[in-house]
Amino acid sequence: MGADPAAILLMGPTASGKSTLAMTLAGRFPVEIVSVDSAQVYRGMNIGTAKPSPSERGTAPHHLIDIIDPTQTYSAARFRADALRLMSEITARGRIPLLVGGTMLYFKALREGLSELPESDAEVRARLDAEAVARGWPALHAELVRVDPETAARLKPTDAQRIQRALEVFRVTGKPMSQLLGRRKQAGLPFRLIEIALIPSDRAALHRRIETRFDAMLKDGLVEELRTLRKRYALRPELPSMRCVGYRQAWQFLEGDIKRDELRDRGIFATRQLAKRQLTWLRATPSERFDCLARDLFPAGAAFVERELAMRA
RNA sequence: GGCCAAGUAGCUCAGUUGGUAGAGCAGCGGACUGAAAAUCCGUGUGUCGGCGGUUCAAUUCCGUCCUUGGCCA
Repeated sequence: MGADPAAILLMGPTASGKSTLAMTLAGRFPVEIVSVDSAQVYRGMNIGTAKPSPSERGTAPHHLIDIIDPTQTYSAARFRADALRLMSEITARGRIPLLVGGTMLYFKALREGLSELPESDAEVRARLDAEAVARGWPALHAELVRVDPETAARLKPTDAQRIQRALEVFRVTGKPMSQLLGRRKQAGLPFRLIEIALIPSDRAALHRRIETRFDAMLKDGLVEELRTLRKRYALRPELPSMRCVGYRQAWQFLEGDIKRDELRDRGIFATRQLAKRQLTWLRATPSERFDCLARDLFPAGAAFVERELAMRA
């Protein structure tokens, strides 16, 4: 044992103080940071995704930030491949990978791997979208019942996104997704993972931080940033990048669908809901798996984490 | 000071021809395999402004007080 190099996973909901804690760790250990964030991958989306500042990026190298245009799409599978490659590169440099973020599906994909499913197919999805407009998603769910009853049984007829994915998998491979899901690639990670979870127990305090932070984003020019992005890229509201918290609401504001105060309210609501979903992921994880679980918001949580890590170093 | 309108869930409001009430949003809980900051599911007891009165029964009718808007002084 102990042959595998260490890698630190730092996960927590939005606005829980992950980045600040990461900086503290960067001051104590020779780390390079790998962002585990499905929104920070987009170039030009800086304010609303709370990307690390230039000075933070100067403290330690950061990876998987600004890697695609907002017109492009990323995925859990690409993240896993990118992260594994970076982790081995960082280790080869004699440093420790510190994976920081709030995209829990990415953490899961990294830890557990993904089944051998086909990647997304834009044409198939476009066709399914057109069919959904014509017939409605319940009709497509009914179709799924015929080709893949097992998957259909666990999906609600209203869950458009997953119905589309299941039908996409079937049309691309000719096989039901439920059959392919069994075949999971179990390539054990060649790393000794040290997992840190920030699970703030004071929800009201988290909400206050979210509110303060969203106001700061508006003040810093979130709307103006989106306006600029819309000039530079051919953006549409259905793009994953434009569904990100803050940008979706800013889009509605620029379209004149909502007023400024509604933008503020809805942005804060969406951020809280995001935090809640992230916490649901973390709570569903057996707490034994965490090497360190901090229930206080930074900086109290940070001191705790530091003590725990020092004991393991 | 007078007149009018409104006071119902955290917010915006609906409703009860008198039998103690329900939507949207928020909040809360959950699910999650190539879009995941996505997508979806579940969850609504609140002195129906206060106090009196009429009534078998009042959030609903009557009186009065309070609060908030508007108009007139």
